[in-house]
Amino acid sequence: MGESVTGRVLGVLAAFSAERPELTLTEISRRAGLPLTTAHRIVGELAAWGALERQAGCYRIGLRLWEVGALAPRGLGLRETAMPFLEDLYEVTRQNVQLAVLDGTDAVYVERISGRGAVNVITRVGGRLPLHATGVGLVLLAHARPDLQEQVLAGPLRRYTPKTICVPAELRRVLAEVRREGVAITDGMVELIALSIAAPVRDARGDVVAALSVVVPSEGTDARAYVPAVRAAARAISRALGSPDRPRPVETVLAGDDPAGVQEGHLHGAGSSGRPPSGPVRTGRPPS
Amino acid sequence: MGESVTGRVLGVLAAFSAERPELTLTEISRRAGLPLTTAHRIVGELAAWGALERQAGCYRIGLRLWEVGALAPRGLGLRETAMPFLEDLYEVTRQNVQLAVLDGTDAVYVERISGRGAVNVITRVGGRLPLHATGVGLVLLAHARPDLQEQVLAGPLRRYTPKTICVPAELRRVLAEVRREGVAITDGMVELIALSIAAPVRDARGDVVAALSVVVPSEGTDARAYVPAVRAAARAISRALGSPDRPRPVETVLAGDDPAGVQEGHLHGAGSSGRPPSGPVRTGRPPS
DNA sequence: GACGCGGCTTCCGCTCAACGGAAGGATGTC
DNA sequence: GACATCCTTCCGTTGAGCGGAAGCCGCGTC
Repeated sequence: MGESVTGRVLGVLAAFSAERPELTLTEISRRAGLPLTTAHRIVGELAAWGALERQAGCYRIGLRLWEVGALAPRGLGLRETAMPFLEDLYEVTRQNVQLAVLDGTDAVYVERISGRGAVNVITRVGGRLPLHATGVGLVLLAHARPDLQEQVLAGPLRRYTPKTICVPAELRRVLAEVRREGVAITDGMVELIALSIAAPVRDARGDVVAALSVVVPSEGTDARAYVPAVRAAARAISRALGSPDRPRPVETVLAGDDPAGVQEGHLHGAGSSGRPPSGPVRTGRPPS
Repeated sequence: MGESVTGRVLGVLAAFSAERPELTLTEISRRAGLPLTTAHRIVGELAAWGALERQAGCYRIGLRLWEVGALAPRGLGLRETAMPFLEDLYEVTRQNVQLAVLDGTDAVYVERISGRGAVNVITRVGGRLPLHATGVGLVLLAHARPDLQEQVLAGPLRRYTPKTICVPAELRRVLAEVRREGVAITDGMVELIALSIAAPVRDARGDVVAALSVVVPSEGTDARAYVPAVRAAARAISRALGSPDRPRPVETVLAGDDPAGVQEGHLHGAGSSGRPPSGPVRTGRPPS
């Protein structure tokens, strides 16, 4: 992928990150692993088009690229529908309200409302955190395809705090509970001070496409008090997405009974393999 | 630009639009003006990387691209800072609250909060409207570089409603007023039912980098009542961006006396300096 | 004020990645 | 079964992209 021009272009874009949103040409060339001249040419074209912008010798992601990104149905599209309900939920709770979707083995935050009063949390719109460590992550994982669940259970489970779930067996138990309860309550798994109440959002086909959560201070909070509001908001968004009122029956339990290829077909097959039957299920960040 | 691979890649991305956020391969190839095979190859690479996603034979903008777009300082970056204040303003007014930045001769909407009660307006996050026709647009234009102002005054001024300002002389007068008052009140210029109150947002250097507006029903509203709140919110955001408390003295009046290169140095001669005389100051949508 | 340095830009001849026509599925429709 | 549409693979040709070299600019140093 580093070979084709397309790959190089994407490499240039990938050189930018939340920590380094502005880069000089030389930095870009280093980060993308491209000869300076090559980077120069590509960056020039990107800037001419508006995908990058230049200010004081530094390049940054351009508005035009942001506009295109805004067309992502799972990004702003979803956000657009969900916003009024998030707004309501925020108003009732006065706490951080978050909306996240699944990508690879991460939860990607699509929206966050946080008033001045709410706990400060590390998440950021456009940011990602692993599934096992967050409320929204657990909800997404609990309703994800079995093979993805297994992959996460097998993979390393990074510890953020003493409370992070890092034991596969425990995680498995919690996921079952989340499925049963229709809500995930997690305490201090990323940051000790924060507690989150999360619920699933379904699309017209009844599939879980996002998760909604409220993050509150863990100190002196009765989490259960938030459950109805979170659930209601999640249901409201689901309805707005065209979800049937009665969510489909408790779905695919963990492990085993995967109706082989129920959707997308080709599951395993990991690393590239030259793109024969299309790509394997994208897992985590692509090679870049 | 249609020649280089980079250009083709961008062409593929540009094929997507708010009206057509999902496209088949063939549609992409047609819209981008590429042979099917070429489109196939490029789209394949983009999808493998996550810039596009495939669902049921259709391609859509992928989450990964959305993530990268989220790094645009003028997009989500700005939004992130402004959000709490927009929130406040929304709470006080219960009306549409919008934040827009300048791009070419358009205002690009970076954020919009609209509760269920507010007037329905055509704007959309990530969408654009010409400067002369909107409240935020007038604010942005009033504080824009003189050459851009001239360009807009010279260019065709599209009429949306009978109230849209389409006469250069009148526009010039209004701009002066906006500069003087520090706020723009526009009634029914895009849609007859809506009235907007807009104010400028400044960055650390005191430059106007965005505009904030509240859109209310024109029927039975006293616009002036909203002015203080809008102004206060705009000032608050400016302050959060590091703007000096006392905004710089009334700036560059229209026309003429452009202190050639007062900031940035290279005003004319557009982009860098390489890329020969390049295009003149990017105007509206780039060639694509 | 000459020198060195780091970052940026231009030039240009070589080469291999990209191109795209053709042909072959897969699916759906009448 | 014939037709239409859309997608995918193959492969020989060629010019777009490559990247080393060299020059430019602004800056800090001696």
